[in-house]
Amino acid sequence: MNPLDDKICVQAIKKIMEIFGGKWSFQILGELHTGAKRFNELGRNLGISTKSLSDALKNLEANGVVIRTVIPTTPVTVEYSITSKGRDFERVFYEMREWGKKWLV
Amino acid sequence: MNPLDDKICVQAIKKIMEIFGGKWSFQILGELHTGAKRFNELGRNLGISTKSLSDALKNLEANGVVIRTVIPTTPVTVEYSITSKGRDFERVFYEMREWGKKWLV
DNA sequence: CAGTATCCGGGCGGATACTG
DNA sequence: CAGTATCCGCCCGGATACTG
Repeated sequence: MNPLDDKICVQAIKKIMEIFGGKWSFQILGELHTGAKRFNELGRNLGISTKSLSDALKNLEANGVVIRTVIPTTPVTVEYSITSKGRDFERVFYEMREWGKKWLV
Repeated sequence: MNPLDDKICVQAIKKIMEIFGGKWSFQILGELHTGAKRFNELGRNLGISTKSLSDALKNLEANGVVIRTVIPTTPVTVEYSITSKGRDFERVFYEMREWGKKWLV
């Protein structure tokens, strides 16, 4: 890697932290990686308050990594899933998993 | 990826967030990736308060991803650098950079 | 230079109650 | 079910001053 790449790397990390830096963002993406999930389903799996979940999902949606789909049942169902932009980020998760397998207990 | 791998992945993400979840941890690693740096050097580059930097470095050191080396000059010099555990994490940074190049502006 | 000590304010995130 | 609306405590992180 040359110095220019290093700069790009640091900048990318910074921006990525702005997008995913919240306490739950990474874990939400991790959940959605296994498939679309509904609001309360995510809440249950993660043990997160509705407020925090709502805030985090809005942020992720605004950054184009998650998409919200309303299914007109009664009562209404809402599914959250990963966009292609978000799915591309799974390469990062993959490396995290490999690192975890090697270094975390 | 099978469901077991998914579980490992989510757990790894969770633990990684515990280690690197702080506001500055990733950026500090990003800085150290370019080579060992001194305390105030990091502070200047990142625009971070001494307290936050001190806290973050202690945490990273406790988790074995950063090492602190005292050089007995006068006044004393302290260098922070990445351990092999931390260096392995650069594969994650590499993927972050690639993602950034593709999706960020 | 490399921190520690102290104070301080804002905001994040949880708990709870409520709505369509 | 899928949120919104409040309220609130806590802790993170910045600013500043000080030490060896």
